[in-house]
Amino acid sequence: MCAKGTELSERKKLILKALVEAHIEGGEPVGSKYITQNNLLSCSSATIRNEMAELEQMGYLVQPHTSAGRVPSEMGYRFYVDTLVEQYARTTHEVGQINQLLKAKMAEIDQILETASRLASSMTNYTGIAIKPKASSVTMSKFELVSMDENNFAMVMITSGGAVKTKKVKTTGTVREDDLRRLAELFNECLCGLSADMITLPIIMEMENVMGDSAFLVTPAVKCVYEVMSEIDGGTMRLSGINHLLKYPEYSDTQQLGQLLGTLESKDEILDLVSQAESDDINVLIGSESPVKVMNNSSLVFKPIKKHGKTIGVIGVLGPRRMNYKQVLQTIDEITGSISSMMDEEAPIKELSEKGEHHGGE
Amino acid sequence: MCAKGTELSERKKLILKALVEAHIEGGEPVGSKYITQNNLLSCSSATIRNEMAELEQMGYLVQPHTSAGRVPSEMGYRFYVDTLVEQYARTTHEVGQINQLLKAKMAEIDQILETASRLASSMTNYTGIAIKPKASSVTMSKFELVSMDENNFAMVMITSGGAVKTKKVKTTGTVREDDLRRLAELFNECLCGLSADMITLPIIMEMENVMGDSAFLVTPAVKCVYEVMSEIDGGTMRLSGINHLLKYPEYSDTQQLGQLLGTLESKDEILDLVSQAESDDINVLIGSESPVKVMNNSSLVFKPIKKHGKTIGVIGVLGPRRMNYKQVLQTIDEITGSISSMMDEEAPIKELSEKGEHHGGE
DNA sequence: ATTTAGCACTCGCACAAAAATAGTGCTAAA
DNA sequence: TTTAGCACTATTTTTGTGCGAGTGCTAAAT
Repeated sequence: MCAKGTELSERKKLILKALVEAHIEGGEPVGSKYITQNNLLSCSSATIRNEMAELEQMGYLVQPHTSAGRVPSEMGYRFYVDTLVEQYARTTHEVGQINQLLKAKMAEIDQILETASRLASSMTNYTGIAIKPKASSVTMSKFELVSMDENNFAMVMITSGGAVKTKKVKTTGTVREDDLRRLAELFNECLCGLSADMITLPIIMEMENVMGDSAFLVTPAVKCVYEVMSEIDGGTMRLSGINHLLKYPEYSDTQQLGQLLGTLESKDEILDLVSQAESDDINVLIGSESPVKVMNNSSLVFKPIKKHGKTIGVIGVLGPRRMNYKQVLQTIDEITGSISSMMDEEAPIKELSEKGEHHGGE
Repeated sequence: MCAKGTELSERKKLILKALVEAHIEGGEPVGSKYITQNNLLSCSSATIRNEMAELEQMGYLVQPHTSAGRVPSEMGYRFYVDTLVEQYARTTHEVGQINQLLKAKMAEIDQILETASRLASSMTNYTGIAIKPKASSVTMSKFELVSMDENNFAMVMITSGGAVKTKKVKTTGTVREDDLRRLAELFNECLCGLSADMITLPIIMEMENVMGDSAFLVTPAVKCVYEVMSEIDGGTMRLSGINHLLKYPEYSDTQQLGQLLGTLESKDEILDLVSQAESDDINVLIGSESPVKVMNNSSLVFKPIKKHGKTIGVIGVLGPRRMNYKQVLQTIDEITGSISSMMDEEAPIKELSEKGEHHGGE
C-alpha cells in the first residue's frame, strides 16, 4: 500500500521493535513510559512520545483511543516481521530435539504431518496446522491385487508420487486368484498414468470385454481407483492445540472464535489460502492480509515441505496477530527443515535392528 | 448414590420433566411461575414452589442462589435421561437422510467415522466425536509384498479384523522380485496370527537365517509390522464442530474451555473412558459421572458401532450438561444404526456401474 | 389435607455516578 | 534536540442504588 520504503530512522526502528515485542509479550497497548523503563533506550518518555506520534502518522502504530498506549498496526507487524525474517538466526540447539521427536514417529506422511503440527503447537504455544495440499493430478504407477477371501480382495495402488494406497473391494461373485492376477495385469496396462478424468467409459468397457467371465470384477475395482484418486486430490487439514488459542484475550469473543473454528474445520478456505500463497519459503499472513475475513486479528505462519522439489505438505501455526514471530518463524523453519532432510535420506531403517539387538542387553 | 427409587409422585415427575426441558431450552434457571404459565400444569405457582422445594431436598434440583429459579442437578438430569431412554420413539423420517449422506461417503472405516461424527455434530448442534477404540490385540492374517522400485517395496497387511494396511519400506540394498516373494511366504508362515509382543527376536533371527543373502530385508519389514500393529492398537479420536460448543454460555469461561479442549485433544482419557463404559448400547455420561474432571459441566452421549458383534468404532456427542437429550439420543441411535446395517450389507457396489452408464446420457 | 393467595425478604444484576489510572500532547526550559 | 512538567482525556475500576425475579412462609380457601 503506502510503502514509503525505509524512511525509518534507526531509532524509530528500535522503538518499533521494542514496542512490538512488548505488545506481543503483554497483549496490552504499550505506552511511552513502559519503553523507557524496561528497554535500554537512552532517552526519556517524552522523546519516545514524539517518535511514536510520528510512527503513528506513518501508519506503523495505532492507538485504540486517546490516552491509551500504542499498538502495532498491521503495517507495523509487517515491518517487524520483514526485518526479522532477514536476520533471524537459527539457534540450533532445539533442532536435535525436533529430530528426535520426529524420528520416533516416522511413518506415513500423514502421521508425520500430524506429529509436526503437534510439535509446532507445543513448541510455540499457538495452534498448529498441518496441511496436505490438493494434488493437482494424481496418476497411478502400479496396481497389485491381493485376495482376502472369497468375496473380498484388496487393491494396492502406488501413485505417481510414490504413495501407497489400499482399498478393500467387495465383489458380487466369487473371486479366483487367477482372475485377480489377470485383472491386475490389465489395470497395470490400461490405467497406469491416467488421471481420474481420463478413465472413460470406453476404457472400462474394453476391460470388461477382456476379462470375459470375470467382467463383474472390473467395475467395483475401477470405482476404487476413482475413490482413491479423488481422496488424494482432496487435501487434508489437521489442527492441534486449539486450546492454546483460548489463552489469548483476543479470542475471548466467543462469537468470533466460534466462527473462526468453524472456518478452520470446513478447511476449504484454508486449503485454498495455503496452496495459493505458496512462496516456497516461509509465509507470514498478518491479519487482513489473509482473504479469509474471519482471521482479521489472527496471523498465520506456514511453510511448505518439499520432497524432490514437490510440495507434499504444509506446516504452520495460527495465533493472534501479536504472535511471537521470532520464535514461530524459527520453529517452523526448523521443523520443516528437519522433515525435509529426513525425507531425503528416508527412513532410518537401521534403528530397529539396533534396537532389537540392544533389547537383549538392556 | 442416594437412589431412593421411584419415590417421585406423578406430578413431581411432570414438574421435573418440564423444568429440565425448559432449562435445556433457555439455559437459565427456571422459576415456578414460568412453569405454570408455559406448561399445562393445572396448579398455581405456589404449589409448584412447594413441589420444587421438595424436589430440591431430594436432590433433583439445585438453586444457584437464593431467589433464583431452580436448575436440574446431575441427579435430576440422570432421572430425566433414564426415563427418556425407555420411551423415546424413533421418528424415522430423518433416517433416510442419514443413509444417503453416509452412503455417499462410504469408504474406509476412518472415513465413515469421520463423516458420522460430522453428521452427528451438524444434526445436534453439539460437538461430534468419532472414536476408533484400541484393538486389544491385533494379528495379521495375510502379507503381500509389492515392489515399487529398486530400493522400495510396499507391504500390504491384512489384519485379523479384515482391515487392510499398507506401509512403504525402504531397503538398504537392491530388492529382487524373487526375494520379495520368498519374504512374503516367510512372513505368512511365521508371523500370521502373532500379536505384536509375540514377535520375538529369535523369530526374527530365524527368518533372517532363512532368507540368507537377503536377510537385510527382514528387519525393516518386521519393523513395519510392528508399527502397523501398534498404530492400529492405538485408537483414534476425531472431533468435529467444536465451534458449536461456543454457542452455549456454559463454555464461556475460556479458562475451563481451554482445559477441556486440551483434554479432548490428548484423547487418551476419552479413549479410556469410552472403552471402559461400553454398555453396548447408548451411554449417557452426565457431568461428574465422567471420571474426567474437566468435563464436570458437560455431558457425553455415545454408542458403539458393532460389526459382527465386534466394536469397530464409537460415535458420540459432547455438549453442555443441559443438552437436548431427547434429540441427541435419537440422532446417535439412528446414525449408529445406519452405519451398522450398512456395514453388514457392505459396500453398495452396483452404484458406479450405474453412474458410469448414466454418465454418457447426461 | 391439600391447594392457593398474598406478602416480606433475599439476592443478583444492570445501570449510573464517582474515583482512580494511565498515557498523551503541548509548552517551555535545558 | 531532548527533557521535564502539566493540563487534558478516555478508560477502567469502584462504589452505590433500585429493580425484578423468585423464593419461603403464613394464612385463608377449598
